Amino acid sequence: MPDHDPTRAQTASSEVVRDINRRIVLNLVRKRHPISRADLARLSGLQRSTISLIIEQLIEENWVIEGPTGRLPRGRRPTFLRLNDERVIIGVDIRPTQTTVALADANGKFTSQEVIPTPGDPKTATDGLIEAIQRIIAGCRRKKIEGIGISLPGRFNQGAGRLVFAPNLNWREFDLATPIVKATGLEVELENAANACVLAAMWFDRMEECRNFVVVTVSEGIGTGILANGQLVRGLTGMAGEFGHVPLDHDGPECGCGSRGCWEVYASNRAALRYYFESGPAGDNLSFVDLLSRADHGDARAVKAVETMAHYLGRGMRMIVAGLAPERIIVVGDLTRAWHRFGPVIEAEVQDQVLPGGCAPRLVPAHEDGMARLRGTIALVLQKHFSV
Amino acid sequence: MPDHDPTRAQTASSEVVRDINRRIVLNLVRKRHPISRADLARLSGLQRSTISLIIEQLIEENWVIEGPTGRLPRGRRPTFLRLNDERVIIGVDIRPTQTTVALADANGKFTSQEVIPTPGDPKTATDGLIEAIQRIIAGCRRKKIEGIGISLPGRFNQGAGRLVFAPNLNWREFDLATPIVKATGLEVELENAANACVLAAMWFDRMEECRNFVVVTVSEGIGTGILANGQLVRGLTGMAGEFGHVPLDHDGPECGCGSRGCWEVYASNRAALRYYFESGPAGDNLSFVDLLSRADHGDARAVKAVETMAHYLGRGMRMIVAGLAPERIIVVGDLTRAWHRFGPVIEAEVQDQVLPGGCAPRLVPAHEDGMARLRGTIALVLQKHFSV
DNA sequence: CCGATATAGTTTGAATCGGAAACAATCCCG
DNA sequence: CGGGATTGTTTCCGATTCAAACTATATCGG
Repeated sequence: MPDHDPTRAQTASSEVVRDINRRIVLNLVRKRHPISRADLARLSGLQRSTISLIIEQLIEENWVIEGPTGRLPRGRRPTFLRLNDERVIIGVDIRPTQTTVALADANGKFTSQEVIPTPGDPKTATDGLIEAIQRIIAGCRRKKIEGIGISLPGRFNQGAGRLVFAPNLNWREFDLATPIVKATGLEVELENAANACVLAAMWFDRMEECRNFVVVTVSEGIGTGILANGQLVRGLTGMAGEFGHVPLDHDGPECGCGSRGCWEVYASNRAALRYYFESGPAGDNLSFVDLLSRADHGDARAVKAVETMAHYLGRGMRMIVAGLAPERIIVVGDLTRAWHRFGPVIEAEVQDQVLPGGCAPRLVPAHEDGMARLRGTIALVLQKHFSV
Repeated sequence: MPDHDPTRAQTASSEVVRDINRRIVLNLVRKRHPISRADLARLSGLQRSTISLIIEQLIEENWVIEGPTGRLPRGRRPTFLRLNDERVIIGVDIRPTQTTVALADANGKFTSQEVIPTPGDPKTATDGLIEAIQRIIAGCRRKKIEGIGISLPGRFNQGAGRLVFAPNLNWREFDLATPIVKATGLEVELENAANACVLAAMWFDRMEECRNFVVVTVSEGIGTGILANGQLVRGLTGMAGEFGHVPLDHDGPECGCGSRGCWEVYASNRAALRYYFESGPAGDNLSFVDLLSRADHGDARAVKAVETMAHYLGRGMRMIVAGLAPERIIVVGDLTRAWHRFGPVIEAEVQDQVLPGGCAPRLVPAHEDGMARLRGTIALVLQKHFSV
């Protein structure tokens, strides 16, 4: 007798059909609200009767609510539908120096926000984070909290929630999820910061028609998030996207990861500051944003440092262009504030090496950097219910 | 009125349910044949009644046939089912020097095969290929030919079937698919050679539980095929996987692609021969296989050349390991015949740079190289009907 | 004011499908 | 030759979508 295969293919039944269509309808409401049942039928291709049944179910489950009635040149007035903003999600963005905790509704609209410092010790950080989360929870009585999404500059075991690699955070292996689950009773989803940016772009930037793009986050280090065939590429251990730690020159300067000459050693914010310091005297405690403003005020050495960084950014992106042929590369980080300096240099470097028949990806700076990761954490929680 | 979105999400109905389950059952028959209806029910989790109905439909459609009855210690004898081998597929593997045309049944078993030279001119090559295909067609009367799958070392527009990049074939832009469709009336599917190897591994090497792996093909050049989340990554223009043309050293030797110092300049078969020639005198017309045998016969310079190639292979694979974190890397090419030389060197180079928390992929040499691509072309045609 | 027309949303009946359980067929063994 | 076990089929039910009829409600023209 053959063994009963636990990893058997997912068979389908009537309920699966409803689940698929329910998710499609729910997503349409999310993206096109306010919208009537009739429009949902037209957009989805489902019958009006089917839409009515699905909406009835979604209203019962408190996902959707009826709004005002619309006006038309003729005929019965449509009832507008929208997502119930009593369903909220807590988003957390952990960065090396500060952590943001925020509350958003299912539309991705933030209603409250708090910034706390990020201590160097993960235990202390977790305690402070839990307190901030509980302040947020206290602030939203009556609303239904769907879960907590957390973005951070590191990698961890999918499922377990144990941090395994966070060089720029300087945290050792640590279980971040369990204490928060215990303290709040809510579901917690962790995601790498670059991957969170991918989710944010997919969910809130009307990028659903673009199924192959890469997000490159540039700050202390360089992270990349990959969307291939409309799906986030996490790889076996959740470690996919570490292009920042591919060596461009094996004799180059040492990197925090233990290797030498990694891409991020040449093209991160830190790298630009290093170029600047190496080229002559500079004040203490200069930040990357300071460097950008010095470049804009005519400091030739600052301009040179920034352009060198841009040059290496483009050079590293060749890996991504050649290997993945994405439709777009979205650049996230403080450097987007000086895109007039970076854009042309990166673009030229990438264009230089497009293969015959290939086609250079559109290079897009992501503005409002801060929100990208945070909105990604909201998508992280929502996708369980919404993604088709 | 909102526009009717042509790219609307795929809604589901009862027929979709049947289609999904039909594909699951068809795949189980393919992978576990001979198999009884009762075992299919156990493996799939579907009811026996449902299996009976689906099998009835598959038998009517000539996909499945009943075979002999089995024996059990007790009870009614099961009727074994298997794929109908009257359904056949033509597979074509185009290589720089020779082209293989073969006929296989739905199980991937080849029943006839023919090897013809590959002319340098694409027009002549197509004519010769069509003749060979028609000889194969003539040889299989009564059988139903599902389509033609073609693997070649190059890239092309998905859909259109126009070659756009085939440096090692030295063919310019050329429409390969249309003449064959016109001559035979059969559907033609093109695929890059490395991607064909990915399909072969997925379909015929019991790799379906491994949803993230990369195939690296090493011959005149280096090609890579990427499977992420169980799906082939083709990228926007079908150009994904050209890691072979990422420069390791911008001042390195020129590459056929127009750039300098590409990975394949350092780690292809050609590269090993170059290392050998550069290190001293050598006979004319030495092939890579000759080089391997010289190494095995104690030629120290040959050993050195081979090890240098292996070293650079490993170095380039770091891009893949860091960027995609695959579970396995499957190596295809003549070098697998001397895996005792390559394996350890590549493995050491890759291990050297595994990030904390990461996990090095299993490095697997693919044997019977010739068949890998050819079997991939069969999968290429089958996946339309089989893939879930 | 009233009917024609148009649009939104609901109700109803048919068709498809999988699930559950009963049933029929077949085999081994004592 | 009957009991138990196993395979495969039949029958009925519930879930779902679809198609079309139906209801509700708006505008417009006379």
